[in-house]
Amino acid sequence: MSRKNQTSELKSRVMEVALGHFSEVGIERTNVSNILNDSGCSVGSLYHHFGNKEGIAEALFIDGVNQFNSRLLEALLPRRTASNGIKAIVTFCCEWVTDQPELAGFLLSREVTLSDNAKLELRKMDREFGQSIYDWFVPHVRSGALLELPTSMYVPLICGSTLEYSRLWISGRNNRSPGAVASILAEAAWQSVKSSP
Amino acid sequence: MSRKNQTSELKSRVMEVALGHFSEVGIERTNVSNILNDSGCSVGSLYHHFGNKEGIAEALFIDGVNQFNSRLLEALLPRRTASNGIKAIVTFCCEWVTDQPELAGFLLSREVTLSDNAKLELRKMDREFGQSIYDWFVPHVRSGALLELPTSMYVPLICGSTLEYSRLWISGRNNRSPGAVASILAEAAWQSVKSSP
DNA sequence: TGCTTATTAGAACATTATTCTAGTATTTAT
DNA sequence: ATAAATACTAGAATAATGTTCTAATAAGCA
Repeated sequence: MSRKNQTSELKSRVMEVALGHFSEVGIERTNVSNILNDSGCSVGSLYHHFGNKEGIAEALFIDGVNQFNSRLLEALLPRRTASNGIKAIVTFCCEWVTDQPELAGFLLSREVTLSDNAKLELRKMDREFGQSIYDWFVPHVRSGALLELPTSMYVPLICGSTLEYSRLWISGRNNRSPGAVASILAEAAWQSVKSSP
Repeated sequence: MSRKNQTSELKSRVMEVALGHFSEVGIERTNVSNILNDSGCSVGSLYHHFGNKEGIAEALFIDGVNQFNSRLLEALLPRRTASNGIKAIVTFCCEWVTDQPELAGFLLSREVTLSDNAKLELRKMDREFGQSIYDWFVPHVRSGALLELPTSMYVPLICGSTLEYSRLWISGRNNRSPGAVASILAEAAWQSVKSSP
């Protein structure tokens, strides 16, 4: 196997192992030595590739956001009506969280403290993503199907309930998965942003 | 001053100082030595009173939840209609977060890992609080004013948007405070749980 | 007044993340 | 094909920092 492949496999293995520990006991309480043992990586390699423990968390975070963003766009952009679009967003979130609760829990936990570099990269990703989302929304606000609100309120109104429910489910405090109650959450989100008749 | 007062004042000072650091850089990244310097507490006293760093966070957390719960009940229980009650909950949350962003940010961050003891105490508090809330809700669900939903969904549906918006505001990503957009959040929450005509 | 107990103090300790130096393999250039 | 440069691996040594421990102090109480 080529050096490149070997290396990227080692990095993936470290990230996979780290995610398991992070989502179980949090970043602070997972020991670097456990990650090293479970992944078969050496101290030197780990610090060479990731800089420090937070660096692993950062890599996981950026990967996760990337994956989430691109799949969400796939789910949203084909929708032609406001109602279908809003419900598609919520339903997608529910399924995504239900499918990968470890990664979702990690992203939702907000325990990652990003380096300046990571912040920049994330901001760049966010701008592109935000633009696509914005372009989908504008016509529906113009047409009067959606309420006209301060821009920063759409995400909380549409996704807030779902994210809060997901946090509770991930931490084991309710039985039904987000996927199982997606239709309720989707309808509620739609009711809260549709413009009243 | 009596020993008792001196001690409780020291504890408050430590907690106040710790909250400042915690809300600024998180629990992990605040150094015990900084808390010691800024509060004038000694290593021995700190560990005598709080057990460890997490113990300070735990005390802050329990205090915060207690304060939040009792004030929320004061705001909710006098309301006679479903619509007024739901809006009172959301409005109260918005004002509470806006009034004490440090404490709110700390509670919302979920970085505290509770000891078994603290978990028990919190569960007890939660049961009492939950019961009062439940008693207020039941008649409005019976009367058909509110949707009948799985119990675990009311909190996310009513507070999810507000909490998500609050997190964003606290982390500096939008200008208007929750207090300033409370009416929008309250109306949205009401739309999402009122039973459709 | 003397005894008990809660509290204070900070030096010593233990844990754990990170650095550093040296060595090895792989690619790239000549 | 060989040499030079680079990327990577290794783990012992180090540094940072949370926590324990022993002794001293002072408040409350009989």
